[in-house]
Amino acid sequence: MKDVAARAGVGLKTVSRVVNGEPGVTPDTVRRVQESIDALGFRRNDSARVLRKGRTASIGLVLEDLADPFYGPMSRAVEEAARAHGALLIHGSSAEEPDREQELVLALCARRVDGLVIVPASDDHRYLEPEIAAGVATVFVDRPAGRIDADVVLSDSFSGARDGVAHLIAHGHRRIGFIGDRPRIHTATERLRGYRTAMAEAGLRVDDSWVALGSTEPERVRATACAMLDGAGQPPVTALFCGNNRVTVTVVRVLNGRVRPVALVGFDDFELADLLSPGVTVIAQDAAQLGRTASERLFRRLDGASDAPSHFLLPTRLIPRGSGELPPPADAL
Amino acid sequence: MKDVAARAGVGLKTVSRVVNGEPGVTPDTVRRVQESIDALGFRRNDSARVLRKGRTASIGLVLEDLADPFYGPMSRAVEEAARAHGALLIHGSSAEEPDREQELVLALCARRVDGLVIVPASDDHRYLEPEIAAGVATVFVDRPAGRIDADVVLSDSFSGARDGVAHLIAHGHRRIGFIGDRPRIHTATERLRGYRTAMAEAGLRVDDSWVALGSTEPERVRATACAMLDGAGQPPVTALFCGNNRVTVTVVRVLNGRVRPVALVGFDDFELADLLSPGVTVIAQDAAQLGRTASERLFRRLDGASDAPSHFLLPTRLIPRGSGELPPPADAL
DNA sequence: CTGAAAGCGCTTACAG
DNA sequence: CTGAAAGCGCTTACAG
Repeated sequence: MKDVAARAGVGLKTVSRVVNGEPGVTPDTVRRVQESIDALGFRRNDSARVLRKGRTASIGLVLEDLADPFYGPMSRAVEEAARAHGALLIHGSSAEEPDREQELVLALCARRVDGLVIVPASDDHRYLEPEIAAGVATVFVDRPAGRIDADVVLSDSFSGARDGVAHLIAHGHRRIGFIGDRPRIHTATERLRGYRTAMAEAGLRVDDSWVALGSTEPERVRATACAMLDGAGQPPVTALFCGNNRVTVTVVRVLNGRVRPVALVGFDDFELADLLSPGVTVIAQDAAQLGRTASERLFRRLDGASDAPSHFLLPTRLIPRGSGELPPPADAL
Repeated sequence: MKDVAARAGVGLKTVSRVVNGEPGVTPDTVRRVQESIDALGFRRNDSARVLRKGRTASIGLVLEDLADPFYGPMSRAVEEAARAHGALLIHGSSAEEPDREQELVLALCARRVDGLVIVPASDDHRYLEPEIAAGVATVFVDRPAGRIDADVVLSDSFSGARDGVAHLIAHGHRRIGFIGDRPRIHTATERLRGYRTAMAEAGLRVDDSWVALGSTEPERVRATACAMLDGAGQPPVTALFCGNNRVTVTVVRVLNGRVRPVALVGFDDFELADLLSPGVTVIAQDAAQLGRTASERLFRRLDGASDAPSHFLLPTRLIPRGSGELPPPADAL
């Protein structure tokens, strides 16, 4: 910038004015400065700008896994909001590890992002208190914040799961298995609670062997599903409820290799669910809406809103496609 | 930092040393400074650091659409590489619009990212020349750079498409349709070239109505596929080759609603392709490897490599699953 | 309409 | 082992 000013024979401030399109510069001066900028290949350094202005016009998005299709529409919604507000998006995965989440979030804070959208892997976010106090707008999405009071946007996991399990019960099932994500994850325990509530409301017993929380790795899900379907020494389950899309996809593969039909309802919709045979009945959540709601909240805070942290609960929707409407086999009743 | 130094009764430089874990500070001093940092809730401002050091330890990733599942594994691979090198990832979508690509890329350059990984939407990247000259390492992936010489990592679209179409021909098809992405997109025209080559090598004629490049929007793909399958006044095609995963998914939906079986091979693998009936035969490319190769190249440049721009061409793999092995109907020969 | 001075929060190069 | 000075490249607040 110094060089540009020297070459154009003007002051630093005038170059700054031209670069930022500020008014109050003679057209002729503008031309001279512009020529000088082009000749020298000048490119404004936003780091220096940030240092003076305070705001970086960037927000951080931390989620579990960039490649999980569930987060695709959510990321896009956050990106669109950022773009609409002239901000850039810094994106990172926690790989579901609390330490990695914290490391990433603090790195983003050191870069002075204006705000954060976090799908938490950790259950203790007290490490964020100084950052929030220092003005970093923070919104948690998909799962709640741990041990701090903050804005949160969730899908209604409990009601969704209860609806899904009630649907299976309405179609005649009495022995229903639940396969979900690790118990540390809030959505996993909420969906399990929905399952238990639906069963209790129907006056049905839940055998311990029908419930499995754990890693969503295909190997583990496959083994779990097979155990429930083969019913070690007792009557097997006639229906399965899956806690998220990763589990559902693996269970669909398992069922595909079996002759006896098993009813299935999965939490989360996924592409092509309608083209499988049977189509997979799901509890759909609106991932894009999750992202939109969170970003809206975030940018409202950046615009100065200082009301108490809010909690949004987005409804889910049951989409019947065939797999959830299969009756139990006649000999299983 | 000034406050921390004052409170601890030391100089600025000593605080800097403690914050960065540099050696040459008495344990006792370290303790005093650390206590001061904690008490004041000090958080280092990386913007200032960047301003002095020159490097930002961040890289930009620009692609078409954050929510497209094809880019998930690629993004993850780039993120892993960034993480391994202590860099953060700034992520943005071009929405396939050249202007938006340029705007985003230049914004990333103004933030002084150390490097860029770009899936280009534009076909003219001369706007990047000053940036590259100024030292921004740049690698293009999935599609080549336009009008500049730069590092490029591609899948072998031509050979992949030729293999796929030859596969259909080997299974008896003579009238094969090609539905691809917009002609502006390099992969679309390369795959079309593969199609034409395979047809020519088999001595087969290509009717103009069998080839359609254009938007991958479901409505347009659906209409195009129906026109080819109904053969306006002439014998219909007995097989379709789809130019990418978005097209394939829509065509699978179209075929699902028809009685007459039609053979299908799609470029790009996708989740659950094997569970459809019939399973969808695809030309798979390794999206994660695309990301890994590009990042490796990028970080090698950041480590000082200054050899001529290189061009990588990654092989594709035909995965037969049923849809590509369907013979033409007996009355169609 | 234009510019000189001070400062954002760090690090570099140097001296003690 | 420790620190004062200068500077990274901008913008702010002010004066002309």
